[in-house]
Order: sequence, then C-alpha cells, then structure tokens
Amino acid sequence: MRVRVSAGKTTTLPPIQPNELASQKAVWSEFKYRVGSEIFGEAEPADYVYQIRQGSVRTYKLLSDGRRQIGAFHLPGDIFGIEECEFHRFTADAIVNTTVWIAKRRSLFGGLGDSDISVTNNVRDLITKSLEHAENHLLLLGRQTALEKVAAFLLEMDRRLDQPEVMALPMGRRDIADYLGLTLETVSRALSALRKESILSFVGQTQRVIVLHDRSRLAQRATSSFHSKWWCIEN
Amino acid sequence: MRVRVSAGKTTTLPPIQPNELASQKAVWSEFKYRVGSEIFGEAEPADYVYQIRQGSVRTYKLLSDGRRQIGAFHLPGDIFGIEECEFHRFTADAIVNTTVWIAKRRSLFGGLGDSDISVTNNVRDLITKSLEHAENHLLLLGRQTALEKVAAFLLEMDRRLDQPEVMALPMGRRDIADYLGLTLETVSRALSALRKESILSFVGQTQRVIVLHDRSRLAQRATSSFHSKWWCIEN
DNA sequence: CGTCACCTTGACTGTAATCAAACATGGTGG
DNA sequence: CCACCATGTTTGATTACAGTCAAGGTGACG
Repeated sequence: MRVRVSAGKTTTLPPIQPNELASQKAVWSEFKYRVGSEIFGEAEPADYVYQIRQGSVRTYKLLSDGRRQIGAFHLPGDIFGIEECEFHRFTADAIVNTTVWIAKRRSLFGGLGDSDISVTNNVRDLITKSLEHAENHLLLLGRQTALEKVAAFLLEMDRRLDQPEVMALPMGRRDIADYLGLTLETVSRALSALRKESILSFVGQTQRVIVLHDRSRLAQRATSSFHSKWWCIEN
Repeated sequence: MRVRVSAGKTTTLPPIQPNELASQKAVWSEFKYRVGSEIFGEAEPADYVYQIRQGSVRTYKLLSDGRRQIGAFHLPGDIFGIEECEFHRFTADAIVNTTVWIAKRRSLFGGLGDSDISVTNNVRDLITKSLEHAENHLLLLGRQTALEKVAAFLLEMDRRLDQPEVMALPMGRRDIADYLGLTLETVSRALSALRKESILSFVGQTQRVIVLHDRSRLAQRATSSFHSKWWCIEN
C-alpha cells in the first residue's frame, strides 16, 4: 500500500501556528488519510514535512517480532517529519481520519546554500523540541511505574489539548500502551484505578472521552506511585 | 559544589574531529574534571559546549526519590551540551578523570543574526544525531528485555570505541543499569550469562574490561532473547 | 441481529526487582 | 608489608509488578 492518500489539493495558504515555517518558499498541499492508513514508513525517503490540520498521527518503531514503541503522538497544529534525515526513522500513520498539510522538505532547508536564517532557526527549534520530548520520555520509560506512566500520559495530553473540560483521546488503549511501554491491560487497570479514586471519569459510552476531576492529585500519581497497591479491588 | 574544575587553561587550537565546529569564531579552553565531579547541573544556564579529549561523561535526569535515568554516555571526541536550550535539561558528570575542551555556545550560534550557515548546519546535524540516539533508546527502554538491553549496550560501546580487541568500559554496573532502565544486579546477571555462553569474557581483575568473542551471536541476543531462561544456572 | 473491534476484569505466571550475603579490589594508614 | 575499610561486583533467595491468558461486556456497523 504505497498510495494511501484519499484526496489531495494544492494550496498556497500558510498553515496555522506555531511558528513561521510558512515560508514564502514553501508550497503547502492538503492531504487526507483515513484511520489506520500509513503516511510514511520507516526507512523510506523523507521528502516532506507534515502539519496536522485535523486528526492525529502516531509515529513508531517496530521490532521484527512485532513489539512496537510509539515515539510520539501528533495532534492538530503539530509539525512532524522535520526531524528526519534523508530517510524516515519512524513509521507514521493516522490513528483517526486525518487532514495534513504537506510541504517539500527541500523548500525549508535546502542544501548547504540555504540562506534563510530565520527558517533555519525555526527548524532547529522544532528538532530541539522533539529531542526534549524524547529525553523526558526516556526517564518515563526507564524509571517510572505503570501508574506513574499513565498519569503522566494523561497530563501530557491534557496540557497539549489545552486543558479541555472534556478530553477526547484519539488513540485506543493499545496505542497508549505502546507509547508507555506497557500492555493494554495494564493501561486499562491503571485508568480504572484512577477512576475508582475519583481522579477522573469516563464520559458517554466510549472510554476514550475522559474528564479530569483533580489534576493536582493526578500530578502526584505521576511522580510517586504511593505504593498503595493501586491495582487492588479495595482502596 | 559549584566550582569543581581542577585546572583550566586557554587555547585557540581546534578540537579533534568529528566536524568543523572548530569555527574561526570559537575559542576553546581546556578543563579537567575528577571522577565523580559534576560538569553542569540540570536547569543551570547552558553557556558552553563541551568536547571530550580524555575520559567519559554521563548525562542523566533524576526523580525526586533518587531514581535516575542516564540519557547518554559521552566518550572521547564526543561533543555534548550543544542540544540544550537556555538551560540544561540534564546533569552531566565525569565518570572517570576527564579532560574537556569548552567553547562559548554563543560563539557557535548566536542570536538570530548568526550568518555562518555551515556552522549552523553542523549544529543541526549534531542535535539530530542526539535525537536519533534518543529515539532508538526509547525502543530499547520500552520494549526490550534485560538481556537484549545489555547486549545492545555492549554492541553500542563496541561500535563507538571502534571495535577494539579489548573494551575497557569507563562506567560501572550501576551506571549501565541506569542507562538501560534495569538494576545493577540484573546487569551483572546478564553479563554473567553472556560470559557463560562464551560470547564475552572479562580481562584482568577489574570486571570492566571485556573481550567480545562473538559479535554476531551478541547481536542475536540484542534483538531476540530466545526465551531460553538465560539466567538459569544451566545453559 | 450478528459480528467485530475495543475495553474491562479476573486468575495466574514470569521477568526483573529487592533483599541479603559473600567476595574482590584498591587505597589508606598503622 | 599487611590489616582494614569503602566501593564495586557477583550470586542466591524471595518478592512483586506487570505480563499473559482467558472470559465477558459493550458499542458500532453492516
């Protein structure tokens, strides 16, 4: 499945936020990907950068036996694909129906002859942001417990979605698990435990829509598991 | 302990390899740090970049209860501190007596007015290398077993030390463990298992000097644990 | 209405952590 | 030179956290 684009049209309008990569030199095109479809694969040539207009994307690596580590979730407004070198180091696919804007990477940083310093600095800032996220995630994956991981995940999503009243997660339990280095069952148990503590609750009949009732207690869980046998039926 | 420099002298000679950050604009000074001393702390202002001439450095984050995740080891020739923003995101300290060359970060990439494109691109390449390393480490921390982690660590060191006949690791078991998200006991057991398989052996009376006898079998261990009860006395 | 994908929950297992002890090493000073 | 101690490593016994296996529930969609 190499062609997984369901629609494409060209535009020269700049993308939204979060910086001025909307360079005079870049031409952005809109594309749509359906849920589950692959946007690019690991080791493929990296010719484009992407900005999400609608929907969400996961980027991940796979081991030969199917174990998967999701490196990041990309939400509306996020730019991704810019940190790659000649070839993609991750696979990216849409976790819901997703609309992106695409620009040629070459238009952002060409060869050595690139002379647009402000664009170059913006690119570096984006790469640095990715690096900072990855560094924080190393600590989470290597040294935090299951409950801490799930709590930290919820806080990250809450922050990135701008602390909404009601948080509609675009990803399922399996994706959360592969982001946190856990199994989906463990994620589910941790969420149930937080719900039993009244730190959050589910809204509607889909379990992906969550209300955070007590962000500060959630933040406590994200840094110290309390070792209070959180997965037990009681407590 | 803010001042932990034991000697400092100024030089204008360029540093060794691995790229041309030896800019005309940068002035490098030599400093020495004794084993265990801190080079910079997390959240401190990041004013300098460092290149290791001799010795080794670990960079890490700490949780409030003392859990530690080492993000990277830096070996002779490596440049570090360049990927930071205004403040350091890691603590760095010397794991053996270490000599570094230091340059003002501002001399490498000043404000928006920086006009030296080749230096700018070299900086971006270094940051991208750090990002790639961190991304690979996410997969290792999140989805690989203890034996796979230790095998991968040995292969990484082997590669970075240019596949020496005899590999003298600068770091102890505790540091390896904190790099791999394990305990030092588990690291020790994994090394013992690899030694029992004759994949490696220890040289001399310090257990930090290792000879790799079979890099291809070690590489197998790094990607599939074989689930052969590697920690058992038999086999 | 039946199937499928997703989620929760329970029972049990297993990998790595924890606790503990023994041994080696290297430096210090008697 | 050697006793002594601090540090680092190995190994064993046991525990515990999260994984695995399994069953059941719920909603979406054809």
